[in-house]
Amino acid sequence: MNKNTIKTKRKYFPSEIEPKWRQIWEKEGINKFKENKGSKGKYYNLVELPYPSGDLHLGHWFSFALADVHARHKRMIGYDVFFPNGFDAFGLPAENAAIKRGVHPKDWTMKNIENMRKQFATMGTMIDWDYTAITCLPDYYKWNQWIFLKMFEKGIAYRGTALSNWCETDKTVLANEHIEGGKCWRCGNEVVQKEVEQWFLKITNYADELIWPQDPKVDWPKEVREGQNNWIGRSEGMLLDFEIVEKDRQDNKNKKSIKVFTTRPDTTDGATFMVIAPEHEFAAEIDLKDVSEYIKMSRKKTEMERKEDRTKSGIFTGRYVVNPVTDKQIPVWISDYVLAGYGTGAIMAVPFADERDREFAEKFKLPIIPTSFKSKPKGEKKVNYHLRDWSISRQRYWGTPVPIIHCESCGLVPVLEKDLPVELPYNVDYTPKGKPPLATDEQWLTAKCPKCGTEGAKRDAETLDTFFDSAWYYYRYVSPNYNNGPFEKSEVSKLMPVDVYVGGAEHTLGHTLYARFFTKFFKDLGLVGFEEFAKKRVQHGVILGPDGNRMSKSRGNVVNPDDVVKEYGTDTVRLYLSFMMPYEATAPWSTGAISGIYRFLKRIWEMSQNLEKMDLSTSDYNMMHRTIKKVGEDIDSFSFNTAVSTLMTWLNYLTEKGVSKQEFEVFLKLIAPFAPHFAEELYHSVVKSDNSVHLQEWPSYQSKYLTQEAVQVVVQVNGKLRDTVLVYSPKLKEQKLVEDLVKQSENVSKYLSGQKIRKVIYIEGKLINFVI
RNA sequence: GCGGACGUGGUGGAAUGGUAGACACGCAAGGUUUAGGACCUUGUGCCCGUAAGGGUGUGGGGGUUCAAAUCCUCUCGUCCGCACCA
Repeated sequence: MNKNTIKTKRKYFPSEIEPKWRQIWEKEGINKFKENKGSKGKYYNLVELPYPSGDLHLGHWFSFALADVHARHKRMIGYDVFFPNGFDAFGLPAENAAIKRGVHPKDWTMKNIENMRKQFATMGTMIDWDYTAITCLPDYYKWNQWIFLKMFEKGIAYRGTALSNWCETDKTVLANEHIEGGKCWRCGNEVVQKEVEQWFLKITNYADELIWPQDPKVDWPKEVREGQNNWIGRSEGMLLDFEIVEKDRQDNKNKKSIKVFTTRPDTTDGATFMVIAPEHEFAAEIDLKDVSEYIKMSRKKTEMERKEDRTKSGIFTGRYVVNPVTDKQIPVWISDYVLAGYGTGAIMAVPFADERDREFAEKFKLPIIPTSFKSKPKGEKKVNYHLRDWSISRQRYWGTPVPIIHCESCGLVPVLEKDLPVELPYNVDYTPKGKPPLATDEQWLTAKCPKCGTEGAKRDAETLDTFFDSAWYYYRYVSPNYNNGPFEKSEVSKLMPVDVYVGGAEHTLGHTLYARFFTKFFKDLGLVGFEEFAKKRVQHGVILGPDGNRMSKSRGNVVNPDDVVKEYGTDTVRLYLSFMMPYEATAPWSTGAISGIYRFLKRIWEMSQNLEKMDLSTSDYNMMHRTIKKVGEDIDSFSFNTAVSTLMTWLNYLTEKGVSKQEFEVFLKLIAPFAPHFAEELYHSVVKSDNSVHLQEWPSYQSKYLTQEAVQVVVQVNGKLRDTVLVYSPKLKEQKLVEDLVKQSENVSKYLSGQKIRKVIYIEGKLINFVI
């Protein structure tokens, strides 16, 4: 080869080929989902829908680009891959941006969606955007309201109260993360714990159904199943009555008792005192200054602070109850380590058997007496759950309006189905005003009662938790324009359940549990015919900033994928994300190793211009077929990093021995899911095909090429490696032959000479171990 | 506190009972006039040795096994979630 030919060679410039191919794919519609293309049926490839924060970040790339690798491989092996995407477009950030910058939440959100759609294009995925859902549009949230009303009708959605973080100034409930040092993040005033009336979903009705069986029919990670089961926290026990000893014993008519829930009724004889939560109704009856001060103090602590506080605090109420087993009077204490929201908010303390009770008894010098573990108190059997009903009320603007009208004479009246959606008004003052933003719009707020026709009834001014929106969006994807229900049943029965659901581990206890709950509710309505919405769940890790911390604007450690793409191209970034770490891992981003991937692509590019005419040897075929098998299996199991390293190993082999067109074509097909533009470009120039590489069949491997002619057998003496001996495969079946063969090795014989061999362990084709 | 996960070279990681460190980054030495992010060769856990080779080694202790990064047990450490962030 002379210098002239070198000069005419084309070099690899991602920026020249990537936009070109995306345009061609778009024009030819190769990523449009149409049924009955493949021979293996449908494959619903789902990724958690993104929040439109404004920019795609590396986390989105990690989710979507790698799920796309998986999807593309599925398509090549013959599935009709359904890969939609949408936006989880309601939520607080839009409202914050609006307050801070004076942009309307809707405008802010829709602009972000537009921008992110453009950024998504540069990722080179096969997402078909004809199937989508944007949760803040009336077309979508109409069905939120419809589902809510079905739940209301069935008693699943109800008004209740729960202890919540409450800001008295803004008249709003706050998330734990919106409390900074006990103060409201917006107004800076003190946050208190308060019983707040709000909408709930009775997810506890489904608690037993949501518990994962030992051996589930679907493939969800064990940590998710265990995590959810622990979260549901079913425990069987008893409700026991402890009679209150009245100060004035004459008043026996109104004898009252305090109920406790216990999982260990057999230890009741060891209960030497009772502890109730500061919010317990009995605590309010105590007219002691110290007690009311203690209650006031604990109202300032969040639930988390209470759980974390290791130095137990508490105060004696001055009152007693009767232990139903021993008949003895035991004192009643108040302490905030007892939570009002769990059980009955009161516990019988058995310091002999329970560590927390013991700490408390020791601190306050309360008696500790042994329990016989044989008590059989009278009481009602009761199953208690750690899982609480799901609070879905938000005193916010940017969400789905609750489709309920409060009528003075009829109470809570559902909006008629024909009047849905209850549209979110555009011009509303959403700055904090001490009432829900929607309540400031008198005209919107006032409505006619659908039941009695009274004018002047009020609409519910709260909006739904955005987790409500995201609990069922993947149903909407299958028929996004359907007008007669949340989704078209026939389409759902064709495409659901989801085949793989890719997302983050942070959704273990929230979103994925809610989605399962909705599916079970839909099943009860007769809308779907399956128990679980996703056959498989894959949870990926987090890419941290280069400094090892979570990426955040305030830390200034955000890596913008657009910049990396500009520098190296989409294909390099996709391959690097595949290669840098296992999909489940959490690790910092580092730019160092990315050049290795870029070099890898350049070497393949160079190789495409040096294809040789050659016959392939058996070991060439071994290498090729083993690579086909391993890469396919690894992509299927989301082990992208080892799939890429397998390709690198084959490339190293081919570089050394020279590459044929046949091998190279296979190589391109194997790398196509990772580097779609790159593979397409070379496929067209080398194979001279007009068809897309992405619509080609994935190469199949032949098992005859997976076994080699000769195998390295590891020889150990007493478990220590002494040599490896090459043995021809036909001989491997005969242990005696292998034994004799390896004994000839000098390295082995020097350890065996003069020794008595007590035992020989032979693992066919792998290892032989002499025990002496 | 409760629940879950994890701990392997200078770095990311591979190996799920059978050759620890694949693959890659980095580093070192050598080669090569080397502009489209250069490339090629060799080496690279640690210790002894010119080498052959030997010893040692997967947070730490103990155990099971012919054989342990992998299984069991104790211990130390790190990370994540805990209900209104999405």
